[in-house]
Amino acid sequence: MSNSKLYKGSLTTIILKLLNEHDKMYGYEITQKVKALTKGELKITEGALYPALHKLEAEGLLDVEVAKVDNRLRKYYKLTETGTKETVNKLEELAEYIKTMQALVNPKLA
Amino acid sequence: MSNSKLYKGSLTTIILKLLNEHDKMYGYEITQKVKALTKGELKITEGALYPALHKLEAEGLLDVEVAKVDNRLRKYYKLTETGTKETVNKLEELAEYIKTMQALVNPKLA
DNA sequence: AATATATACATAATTTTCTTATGTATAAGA
DNA sequence: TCTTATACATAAGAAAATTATGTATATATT
Repeated sequence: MSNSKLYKGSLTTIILKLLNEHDKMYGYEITQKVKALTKGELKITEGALYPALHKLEAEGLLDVEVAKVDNRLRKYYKLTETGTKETVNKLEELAEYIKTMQALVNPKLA
Repeated sequence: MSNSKLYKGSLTTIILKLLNEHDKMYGYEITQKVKALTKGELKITEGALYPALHKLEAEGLLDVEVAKVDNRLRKYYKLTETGTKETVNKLEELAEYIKTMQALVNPKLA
């Protein structure tokens, strides 16, 4: 992630959530999707994305399937069963984090 | 920060915001305040807090004042002028981050 | 009196997660 | 022809935590 001094640790959650919605995606597609959804505010860098995908795969949360489209390589990732469960956890964690930060930063609304 | 795999990078924002509200605080007090405000969900560790305070001081965002209470040392921190300005930035950044994450994670509401 | 817990600071080693830089390769557009 | 877009990858370094220690005083418990 770049261009936004973003809070580290959220990239995994973003990846899992997108795969939860789109069934299968490849890396480059994820970067474009994030850019589109955030109107260019958030740009995922390759240096962050690819290692993150490899790690999720190694942890058994993602499965890979290689394809060749227009003579170019694509690696399609999809959630495993474990990955789907972990997505729920990560999303809850994020919601919890946002609530906690709001309690700290805007105690009146908490 | 511990006990919540928290998104790195938010500790500074938390510190600045608390000092913005409470004028002056010492390290241990900050850990207790955060614990209280988040009902124990967020525990700031000393290994994260003290280096963060030292860094903010080195950057000129905080001033320190040493005091002795009950024969024990306390280091009171308070915002400098620059620190107050930076607090505004950090809070805006956090609000922006939360908005961005919601656009990604909960696109219907965005 | 002895021991554990709370208060209050600090740092070092390690890990996680990024950024930045670089590399390879094909396709499409100017 | 040259640049941009597509598509993967890794390595070096930085930032920000976690975990483990260490020092010291005060208070509460047994």
